[in-house]
Amino acid sequence: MRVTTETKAATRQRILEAAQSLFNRQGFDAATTRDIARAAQIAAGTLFNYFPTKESIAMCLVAEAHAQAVEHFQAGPAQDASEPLSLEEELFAHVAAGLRKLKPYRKYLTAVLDTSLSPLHSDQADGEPSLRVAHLEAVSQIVARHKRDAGPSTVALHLYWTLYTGVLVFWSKDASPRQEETLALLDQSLAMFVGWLSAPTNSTEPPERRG
Amino acid sequence: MRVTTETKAATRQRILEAAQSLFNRQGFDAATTRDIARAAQIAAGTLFNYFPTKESIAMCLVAEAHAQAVEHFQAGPAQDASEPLSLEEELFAHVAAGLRKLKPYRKYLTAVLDTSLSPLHSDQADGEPSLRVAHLEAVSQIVARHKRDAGPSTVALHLYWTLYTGVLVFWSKDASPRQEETLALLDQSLAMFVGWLSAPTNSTEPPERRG
DNA sequence: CGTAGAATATGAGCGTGCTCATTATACAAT
DNA sequence: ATTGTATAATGAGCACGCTCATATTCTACG
Repeated sequence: MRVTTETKAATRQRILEAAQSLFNRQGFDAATTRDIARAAQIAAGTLFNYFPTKESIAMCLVAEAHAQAVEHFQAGPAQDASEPLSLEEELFAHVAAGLRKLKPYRKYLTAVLDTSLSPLHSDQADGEPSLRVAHLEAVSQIVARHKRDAGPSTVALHLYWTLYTGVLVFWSKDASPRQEETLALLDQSLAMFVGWLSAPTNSTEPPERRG
Repeated sequence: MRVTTETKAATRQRILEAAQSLFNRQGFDAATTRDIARAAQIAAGTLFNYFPTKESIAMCLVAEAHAQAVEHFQAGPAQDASEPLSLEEELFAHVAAGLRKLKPYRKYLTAVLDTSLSPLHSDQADGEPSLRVAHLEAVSQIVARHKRDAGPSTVALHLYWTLYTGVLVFWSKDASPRQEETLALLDQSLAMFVGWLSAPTNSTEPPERRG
């Protein structure tokens, strides 16, 4: 049964590549599932044996790129550099690294943002951990390292995610030459978040329930 | 030609009422445009002579409710009360009033949030001003009254809108008894926003370009 | 080999939001 | 009344994402 398994993986990869190419060329909506199936050399229905929805294909592409970004970032600099970065600087570096990796998907990111990245979309139990969970975990670690306490509270993470998706939405339509307006917005968003975090009551989740 | 004009207005109203009823009973997705047309006693295609898309029907319902909220709020108290409210308190009162008016639409608000309320969706030139523009205008006035300067900057309004839609998304799924968790989140969001606004550089838009 | 059984591929078909050529209606001019 | 014209209503039909009964292929065992 090894042959078929390898075949399945190859087919899955062909679907992802076909989808990426078509999404980039014509956008998410204009690229039909029949188009993608034809480009991947499978029947229209077969596509849904590999992905439950059209949107899940895009989500998979984005999640893969994001996983790469996290990997690169954690192995990258700023870990024990000569002059340590501030919390705000480190968060900025983290998000900016993610944006660089997501750049090929920028144009059709909104298709995924609208639903899968919503803070209330259940993080599907199957498959790899969701992009949101992975991203928030990385942020939690960064904050905890700077605040020397338990991680940020649930509401803090919710506010962070709201601001982050706001940046992504803006980025997906940013027409400035090198998306510098997005970086400016990110700067302001993080300043807002870190400033609020430093307020006396909101810094961290209590390690254990009081009482 | 008066008769037909009145008929058209009546038909439009029947569509809105039918849609509201069906959206509430079965949700936005489950209520088909054919259902709505049948309930409004028109043919399936006729519905699209009155509204360009299914979503625009929901948007219209929400915008109407919001307009009522603004009207009630501006005629309400807190204008020149004995003890003046702080900026944060006034913004809280404004948003809370909006939530009260939007309560009947809470369950299917996400259908509208996903697209029409996005900060990058072009505010359609035809018809009434968009919900977003109307809301941000009210916020601008409140901020300007407190800051004694020009209104908040573009990026400030963008950040506000991001936080506001974050609250709406949370609210649409809030299962706590009286949606008190939403109010808590709103409280934190506004604290964050007002705190950032008070930072030296971000307070207001410069009245004129420097130089 | 042959064949049973599991895994996978297939494409006709469903219901959807939406379009558009056609039909029906309302009103003005004669 | 009759005709002409603008306007609105109609529903068959389109393309879409997605489903599912059927067909096909692969593997294991006698």
